[in-house]
Amino acid sequence: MAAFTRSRSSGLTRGELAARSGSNIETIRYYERVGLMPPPPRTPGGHRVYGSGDLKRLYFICRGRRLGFSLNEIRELLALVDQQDFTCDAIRDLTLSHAREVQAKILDLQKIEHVLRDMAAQCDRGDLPDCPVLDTLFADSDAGEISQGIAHDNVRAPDLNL
Amino acid sequence: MAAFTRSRSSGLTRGELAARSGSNIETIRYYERVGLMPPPPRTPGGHRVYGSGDLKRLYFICRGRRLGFSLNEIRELLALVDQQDFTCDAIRDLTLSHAREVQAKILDLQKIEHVLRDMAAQCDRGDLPDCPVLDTLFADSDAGEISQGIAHDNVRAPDLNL
DNA sequence: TATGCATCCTGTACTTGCTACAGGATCAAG
DNA sequence: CTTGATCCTGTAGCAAGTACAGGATGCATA
Repeated sequence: MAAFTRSRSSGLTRGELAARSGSNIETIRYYERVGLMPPPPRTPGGHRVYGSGDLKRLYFICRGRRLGFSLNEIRELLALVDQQDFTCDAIRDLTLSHAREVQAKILDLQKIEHVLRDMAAQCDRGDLPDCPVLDTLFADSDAGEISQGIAHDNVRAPDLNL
Repeated sequence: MAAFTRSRSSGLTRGELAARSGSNIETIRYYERVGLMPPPPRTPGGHRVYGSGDLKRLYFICRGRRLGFSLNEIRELLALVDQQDFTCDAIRDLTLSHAREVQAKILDLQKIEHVLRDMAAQCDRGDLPDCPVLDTLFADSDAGEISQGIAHDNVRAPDLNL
C-alpha cells in the first residue's frame, strides 16, 4: 500500500516505475529485454535504478501502445527520437498511415457487428426450425473476394463475404 | 497447380481440405491438436483422410474466426452442437454478447483514430516548433479513468485518456 | 516395375506482447 | 539482527497460428 514512495534521492525502483506508469512490473523488464527501454544503472546489489527520463520514455511507450502502435512502430519512433534524426513530416506520415490502418479495422469490425446482429435478429423470429446462427455458420461456401490482412493488431483481417 | 483434385472416392487429404476451406494446411493440424477438429481416420501409411463433415466443421471454424470469435468461443459453440444440447436462445445470447464486444472495440478504435488524426493535423500548422506528435506522446500524465479490458481479440483495451 | 516428384508425416521453434512463477538475493525499517 | 517487502534471474505459459527440417507415402508415368 506504500505506492508512490520515493526512497533514494530521485531514484526509482522497477516497482515504483511500474506504479507510476501504470504498467506491469514484468513488462518493464520485458521492454528492456527487447530493447525499448535502456538497461538502467544498478545498485551494488544489482537492483535497477531508474530516473525521470526512463519514466518519460515508458510513458511514451505506454501511450503509443494505447494508440495501437505495435512495439516495432514504437521502436522506430524512439529510434528517430534517440538519433534526433527525424522530420516532423516523417512522423506525421507514420501517424497517418497508422490512422488509416485503424480506420480499416473499424470498417471491418462494423461489418462484423452487422452480420452478428443480423444473425441474432433472425433468432427472434420464432418461425424458423433450427438456430439461424448455427445455420449461417455451417452454410457451405466457396470463397469470394478476400481482402488482405490488416495485421498490425492481430485482429484477423476478415474477408467480409460472411 | 492441381488444386481441387479429388482422388480417392470422396476422401480429402489435409492439403485438399486446406485448399477448399481457404485455411492454411498447418492450421488444420493445429486445430486437431487443440481439439477443434476431431482426429480423422488414416490411410495405412498414416496420411489423414477427411470427409465432407470435416469440411463443414472447418468452414464453421473459419467463419467463426472471421467474425472475431475466439477459438474458445468456437469450441463452446461446437460443443453445444456436438452434444445437440443447445437452445437457440443460448446461442443468440452468445452472439449478441460477442456483438457487444465488437461494438466496444469499434468505439475504442474510433477514439484512437480521432486522437491520431488530431495529432497529425497539428503537424500541418507550420507554426509549431517541435513535432506535435512526439510532444503529445511524451507529455507527462498521471492516469485517469481506466476502462477495463475487452481482451477477446487482443486489441489492447485503451483507457482513453490520451 | 522403377523412378521421380508432390504431398504428407512428426516434432519443434518462431512470432507478438506480454504475464506468471520458482527459488533465491537484497533492501529498508524496527 | 530479524523480518517482510521487494527485487533478481531464468524459464514457461497464453492466443492463434506459421514455418521449417528430415523423413515417409502416394501416385502417375516411362
